[in-house]
Amino acid sequence: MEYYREDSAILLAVDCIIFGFNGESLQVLLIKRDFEPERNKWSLMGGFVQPDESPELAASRVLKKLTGLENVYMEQCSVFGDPKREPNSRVVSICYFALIDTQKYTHILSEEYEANWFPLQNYPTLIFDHDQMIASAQHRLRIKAALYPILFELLPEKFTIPQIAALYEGVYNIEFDKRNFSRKLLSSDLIIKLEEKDKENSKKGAFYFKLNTAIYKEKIMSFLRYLPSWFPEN
Amino acid sequence: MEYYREDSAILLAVDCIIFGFNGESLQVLLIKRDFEPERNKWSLMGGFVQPDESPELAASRVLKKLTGLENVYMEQCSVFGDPKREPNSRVVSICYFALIDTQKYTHILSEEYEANWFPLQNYPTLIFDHDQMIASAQHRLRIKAALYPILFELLPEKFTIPQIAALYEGVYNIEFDKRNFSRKLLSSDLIIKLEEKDKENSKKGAFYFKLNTAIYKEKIMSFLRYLPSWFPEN
DNA sequence: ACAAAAGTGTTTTGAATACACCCATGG
DNA sequence: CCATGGGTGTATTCAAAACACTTTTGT
Repeated sequence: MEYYREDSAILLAVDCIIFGFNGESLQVLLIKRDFEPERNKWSLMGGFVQPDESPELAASRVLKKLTGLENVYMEQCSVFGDPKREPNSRVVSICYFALIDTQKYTHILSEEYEANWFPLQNYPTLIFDHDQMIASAQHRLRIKAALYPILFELLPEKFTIPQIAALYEGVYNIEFDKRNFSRKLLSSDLIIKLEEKDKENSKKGAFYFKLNTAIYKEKIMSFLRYLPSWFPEN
Repeated sequence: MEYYREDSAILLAVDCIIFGFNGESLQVLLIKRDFEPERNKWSLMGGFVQPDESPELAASRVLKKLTGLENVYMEQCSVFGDPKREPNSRVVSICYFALIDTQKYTHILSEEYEANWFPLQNYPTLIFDHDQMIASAQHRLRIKAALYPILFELLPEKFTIPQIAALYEGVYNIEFDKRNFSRKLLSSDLIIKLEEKDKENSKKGAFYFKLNTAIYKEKIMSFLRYLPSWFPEN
């Protein structure tokens, strides 16, 4: 029972903007394409949506293929569909951004793909409109992270408050008052203090914390910002 | 020069969630489908993305076809792509929401399509996943309207403060303190007071205002909410 | 000792909220 | 003249921002 004419079928792809945090700056994971066109140029990891597969599933599959990771925080962002975005084919691409804890990314980077982390401030020229994709994902990340504590997805099990501060500073490219930041975070009940201290990065040492997953999951909470009571949740 | 195999090409559609405001409640414009499948059932207005056309252009085309309007505020929202979302075909649909001033919508509604405005609180059952589409667009509208004054797109040239208040109350389904709302709006410099009063809806009458388009366009401003200085703009 | 980062206490600022009260007018 | 919605003035609250100061420890 086909009702529609198939003559305007289009290739539909997903591209993954994979964000990571190395403790210092926000990074994005890029690959060197091993196929034509644009072979050997830097690009986002992507793939085609298969006939029996939802775009979300395609994005997860593509992410797993590169990183080996599953159950990763992913979010749909913009669709890029200009007819001329690829010179030789008509491909519409749905972008997803993923947030991963780089410590879980144990894949040998250059085994299958020549993949590499690059700082968001300074990554190589990418094929097609992939730079725009990153820019738009970054913008969305900023909006979302201001409303919800999703940046914790980028952190390992144990982390220190100065590390989170550095992460937020990296995402927004701004300097916070670390003292106020620390207090605000503590008062949110989102994090649980551990015994251990990180002595690597300072003389005094900063306490490690872990995420209070109950509060993290249950409460779709306002976080860094003041939100009026009528603001829509989730 | 074709590089990709075309065997996984997919039908790509756009669906338009068209919001309007009749002075009382937020409305959505729906059509009765005049083609199979699901002929004569209520649905969003949609169409297929053509090979030479971007999704944005397709959405504008579809909107114009129904309403006759161009240069309308539109925004991409979610993609719906579950393989089983349409029972008989594989169609991935990109949603757009549009905000239109219903007074400009002069098209004779039932001429080509049997179109009708329905209140968002109470519209008929729709085909496929169109209810989800509306819900997701509504959510996005709420978020966006809290950050930017986009709801003015729904208002005619001349409007009163009580009208805007009603609009915001409709969007968030909440009651504001009209006195504070009014003051906040005035202090934003977004609106310019006119001489004339609307005497229809109250004995005292409410002054008409017009949008200060310079401020509206130029300033991507925080509006109803307190926004920290580091919050990403636009 | 002292530099340097971690963290606490306290004050100031300003937006959001609450609400008393005046204004204009049609019935 | 009074009920009704429009609108102003003023007080309160509470989080954000600012910043003085203490704590810890490697060098």
